[in-house]
Amino acid sequence: MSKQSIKLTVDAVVFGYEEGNISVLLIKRKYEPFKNKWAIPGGFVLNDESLEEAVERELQEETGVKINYLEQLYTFGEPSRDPRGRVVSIAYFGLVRPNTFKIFASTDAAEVAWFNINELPQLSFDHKEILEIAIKRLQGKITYEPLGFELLDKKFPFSDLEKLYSTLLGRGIDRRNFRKKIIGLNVLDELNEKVSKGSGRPANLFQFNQKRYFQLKKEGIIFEI
Amino acid sequence: MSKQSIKLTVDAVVFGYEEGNISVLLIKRKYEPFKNKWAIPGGFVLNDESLEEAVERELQEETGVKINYLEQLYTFGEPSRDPRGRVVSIAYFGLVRPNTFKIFASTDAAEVAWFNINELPQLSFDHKEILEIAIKRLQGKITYEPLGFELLDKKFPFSDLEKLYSTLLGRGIDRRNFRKKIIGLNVLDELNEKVSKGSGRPANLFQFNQKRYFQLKKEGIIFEI
DNA sequence: ACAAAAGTGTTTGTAATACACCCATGA
DNA sequence: TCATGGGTGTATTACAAACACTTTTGT
Repeated sequence: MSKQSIKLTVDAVVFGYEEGNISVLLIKRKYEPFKNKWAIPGGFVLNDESLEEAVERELQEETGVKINYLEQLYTFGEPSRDPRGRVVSIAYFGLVRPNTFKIFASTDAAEVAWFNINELPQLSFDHKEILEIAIKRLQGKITYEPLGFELLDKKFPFSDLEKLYSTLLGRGIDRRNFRKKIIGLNVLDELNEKVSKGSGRPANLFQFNQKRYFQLKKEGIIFEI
Repeated sequence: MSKQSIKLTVDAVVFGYEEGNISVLLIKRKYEPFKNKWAIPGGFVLNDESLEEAVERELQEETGVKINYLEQLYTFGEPSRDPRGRVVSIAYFGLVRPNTFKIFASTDAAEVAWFNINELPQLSFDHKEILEIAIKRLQGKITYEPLGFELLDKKFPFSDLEKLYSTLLGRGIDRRNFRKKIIGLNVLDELNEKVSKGSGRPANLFQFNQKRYFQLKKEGIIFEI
């Protein structure tokens, strides 16, 4: 039996949401293979760090992003997925508020950018497949968990949440029913602040009630929109 | 930067169901570490095989089981999870009909056995945690997919399905409502055969309509019992 | 005839859906 | 005053839940 020589990487599909757009964080690779092609950020796991630590480190190094929600997505291990040899990659799935920090490219990345998930460039390795699975997971999650906390600003008008959902689901939703349901979940605290978006009636601001929010998540609420 | 030296294994949590009991396939380890302790079957991934091939090979080698349903569960990568050094394990989740083959121990396994999931022995490594996650997944899956096909005989009386669900969910279910719902899904074909279990009225046999079954799974039906 | 499991409908409550107008502000 | 987005209630429908007796067989 030949000695095992498999390399391990982690990759992170990071979604952000801003003004009606869902975007994904990608880097342009500085080195071969796939030099100057876009890819999901990630890299080799060090011997003494956990997988999560590896993802967070790579993200920070390559893009400047500090993630606040991270979960494991899937492990990709087809022998031919990397031209350098056998590389198994554990893919993660993350959510961030893009406007809370500046992205910058460094180490292995020549460039970093947010891409709208409907306007993706060609991707390296099997990253297209990874991204597709991540998008499905995102859409799946949002139908049985009240996501949003991780993607929206601390305080937000209700219409932001509404837009987030209808963007994510790719279809219109009934505003009245949606509001009824969310309010009924008791996860939002209504604030006594208003914000105006140029024209139209100013909107009341809301924020997530964290205690209730994480409790609901733990209970694994089912939540049909 | 030191060279990466991480080993990769796969582990398989295999569930079987027979006569009102859900059991898990375990092996007794023949070698150190954890010699003579029970563990989830699994082993090192070879350089040129896919992860799924590795799982199926290890299962076959160690236990004689040929699996007919397999999905990836989670990847465990804590640096300290294996005393031999850094070992990352990709855990799989499988379902079989225990009575369709004979289990036998070989290669790394000194013994193989089915354990009722309520009477588990002490386990090696972090296998207890892996098993707990697998059990949760099994319970989760059954509430949104019509599982059963993978665990029951080809032809079965309706009460078998009923018992499977109530065992898996750990609570009684309303027979009438359950039957209504399942029949309404149209996944079962009723046969013109009866089977008698010693005493009581003989039961009609059913079988899964595979086309409809896999179609429903793909649609990701939600299915509250 | 009785024990044991199979088979079968109806009612009630609850949650999802469909649907349209008024309100508050800035230009 | 008009354009723009914010905010709200009711009626209908569909599905989940609760509930108990009859049927068919073996002993």
